Amino acid sequence: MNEFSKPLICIMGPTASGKTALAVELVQRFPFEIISVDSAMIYRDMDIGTAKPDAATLAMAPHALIDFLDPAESYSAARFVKDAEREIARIEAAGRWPLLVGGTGLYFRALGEGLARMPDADEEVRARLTDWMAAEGLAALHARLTEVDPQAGARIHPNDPQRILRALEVYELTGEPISRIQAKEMSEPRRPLLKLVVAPEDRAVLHERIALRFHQMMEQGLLAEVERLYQRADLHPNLPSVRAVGYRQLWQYLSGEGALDEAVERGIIATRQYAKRQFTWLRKESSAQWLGGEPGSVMQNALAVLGSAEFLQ
RNA sequence: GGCCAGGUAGCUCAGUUGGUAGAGCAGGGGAUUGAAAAUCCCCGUGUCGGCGGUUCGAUUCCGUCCCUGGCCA
Repeated sequence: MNEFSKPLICIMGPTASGKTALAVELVQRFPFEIISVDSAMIYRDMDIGTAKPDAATLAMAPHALIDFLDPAESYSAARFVKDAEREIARIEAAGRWPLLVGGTGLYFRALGEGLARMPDADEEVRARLTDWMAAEGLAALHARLTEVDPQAGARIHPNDPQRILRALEVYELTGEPISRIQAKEMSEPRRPLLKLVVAPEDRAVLHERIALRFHQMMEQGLLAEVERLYQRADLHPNLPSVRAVGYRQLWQYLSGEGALDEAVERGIIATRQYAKRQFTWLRKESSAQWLGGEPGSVMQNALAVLGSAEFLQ
């Protein structure tokens, strides 16, 4: 088996399922090094609410791709793929094994299957399109999209501003319909992913853990963490960082919307809904191995799978 | 104990001038190609508090009982 067909080990799962605990255990037993696959842990100054591992855990099991971006910045699936590939190369050059751990479905897919070659988000174009939307309404943008790219117009729902904006942005930047760009073959060879899923079998169990963990985060000072972001003049509710689960709801509370306990409740609800969306991604992973969600058996199941993996020989 | 207001979906409530009912939220399912912890789509039968009565027909009208809240004793 050559370097390029060697599978990358991935630990996937919904929020609050125990992915990190498993990863840290695996690091003790194998020469793994963790790469985070998480669109919120990338941010600095967002530790408690993103459930970032604490300092002691990180000392024992360092995580790449966390804590490196300012909350004022936006990230992307494409940047993730580049960053992850860089980290994978670095770890393998050192004779160690990358372990990809996280819950961001799009990032795993982008890494495993690649992305079509398209331009990055462009602030200027995006601002212009947003102004246009504010002036003439979303329907006008969707109509325009259908005109320049009937396929994308049919595929993207008229109520989905994010995708309509992106499709028009790509069209403006390249003069080419996004549907045609996406249809092109992605020529770059991809590394196969060996996917292990950590998830409680019973949704109610996960819901309990989500509520418990959110209250723990509040005890650990989540409100103060959000308040520090809130004080910054350069952050606002439209930023991906501020829209993150928990942060958005507490930000609303700080802006005077409702009581604190209501914000906490909405934060818990948002976390549950996020977990549900994560399940939708995970169920589609046909080749994934499900390890269950019991702390005791997850590790044994993981060892059983890894023990039989050819690359370990 | 008396008076008043309520008891309708998991929750908050609409509604039916008598023909067995529908919103928001919650919840479930799905989509997902440079914002993805984002953005968006689909899914609503429930003894209409219990029991009687009137009626062809009662969740709706009447009686009674139970429960909740408020006021008065």
